[in-house]
Amino acid sequence: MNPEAPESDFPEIRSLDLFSDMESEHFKMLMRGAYVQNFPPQIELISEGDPSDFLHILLTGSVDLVSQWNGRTTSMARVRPISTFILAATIKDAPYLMSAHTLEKSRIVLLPSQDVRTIFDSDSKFARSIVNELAQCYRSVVKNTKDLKLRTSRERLANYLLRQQKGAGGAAQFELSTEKRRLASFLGMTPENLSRAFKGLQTHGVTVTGQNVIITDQKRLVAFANPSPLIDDRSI
Amino acid sequence: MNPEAPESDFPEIRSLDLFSDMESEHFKMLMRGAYVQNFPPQIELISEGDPSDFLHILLTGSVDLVSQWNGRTTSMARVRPISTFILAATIKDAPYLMSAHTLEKSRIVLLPSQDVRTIFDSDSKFARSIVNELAQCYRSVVKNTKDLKLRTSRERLANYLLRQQKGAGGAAQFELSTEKRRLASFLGMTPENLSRAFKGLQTHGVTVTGQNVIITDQKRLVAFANPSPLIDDRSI
DNA sequence: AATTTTGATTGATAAATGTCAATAGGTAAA
DNA sequence: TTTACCTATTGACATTTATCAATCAAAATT
Repeated sequence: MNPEAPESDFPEIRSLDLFSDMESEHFKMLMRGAYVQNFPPQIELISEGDPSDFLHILLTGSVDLVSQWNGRTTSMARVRPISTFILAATIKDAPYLMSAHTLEKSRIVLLPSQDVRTIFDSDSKFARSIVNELAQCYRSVVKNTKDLKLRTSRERLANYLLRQQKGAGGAAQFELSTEKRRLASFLGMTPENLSRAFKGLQTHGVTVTGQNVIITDQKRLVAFANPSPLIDDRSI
Repeated sequence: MNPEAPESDFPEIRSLDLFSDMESEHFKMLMRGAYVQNFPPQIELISEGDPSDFLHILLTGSVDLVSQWNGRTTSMARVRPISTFILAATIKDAPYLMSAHTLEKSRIVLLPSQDVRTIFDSDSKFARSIVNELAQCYRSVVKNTKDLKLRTSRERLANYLLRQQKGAGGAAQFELSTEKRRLASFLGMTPENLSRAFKGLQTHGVTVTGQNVIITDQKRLVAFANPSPLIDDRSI
């Protein structure tokens, strides 16, 4: 690979599904306008309702996407490296529907939205990748809606734990990757109710102490949670 | 316009945002493989989990998209003419996340998913349209999630009525376009609870008799509903 | 180490929502 | 018309979830 090529400066980005197939020249153009910044924790990166000037790419750290209405707040999603966020707003040149703030020290690439739209129009490989990414995002939100509408809070927690377990390698013991109050908000319940949901899962094969989760009875938990690939398998 | 062109056979489809910009030759190819069918009411068009063989376009009638889990069912969306549905599954060649059934006699175009994907790859205008459509769909689902997580059932109903009113022209009186039990399911509540929510809105400027809705006090309803463009404006 | 702050948990209670059963009303079929 | 069926509504009650207040635990700060 040519060491002069800009992709050598951004190998993590170039290797993302979204950018891996596009033409080298176009990738260069995109990266010429890119800003890379380090943000401390608890920084408001973008605010709900603002115009979408940049496509964001999280390189390290983590970001919470939240929405507000009438003084209430809910966590909509957790972004983990390496992935983009707020792609749809960038594409549509429409206001952000969610706010984003860092949870830890985070390294983030900002790509001017206008550049993304321009290159999209002239690079069909890039266009294909954007469509795949958007379709994936859409299906994730649909699955989340099904989770919210079809399950009780305890069932949502049980299935969340099974998904986390899978993501952590499948062992019976793993750590929660999230503060409990944020997890509660993401799952659509209060922190108090999350505590009670954890207690309620004790009889279904789960023990939690602090961040530590132990699935003491996998079969029992699966029987209770009844996970479905059409809700819980985030890869299809 | 050339009367021989196949678009003359499908003017309603050609005029859809999704197809209006694509090359004539590609549109012809798409339509060559198209089936147009009339379905009676209450027909299951597609089932959750099935492979997505066709992109569907609703020409007349109406379609309900529902999802199930553990014996529970919820209405995810209502499709009205003229629009496509289940685009993301077609693009990703992934199983449907929702079932679809007709609510009334419906005329529906079926486009083989493989054709859509093939032409997508060779027509950048079509690709652009698909991206716009997907981004729109994504944002709609996000708004719906915000509605579900941030509002009580009564607040959801109040805002739904304001959106319906706007869609019906803005007059104080309009008809519900949906059976109440389906509306209840779509709004994420039981039919009983919907009845009570309607009653609860009487003191906030709404009177409902049968399908007939009268906003007796617009200001009062708006004050209670507190609609937000970032949830309720489905065009941005 | 002591203090302060923050998050988690618990108990008591309230509010929201769901379930069940009964009834009313309207529509469609016989 | 009569009957049958389906939907909507209502009341009583159960369950789920949220709220409030107090306490506890852990982490951060002084």
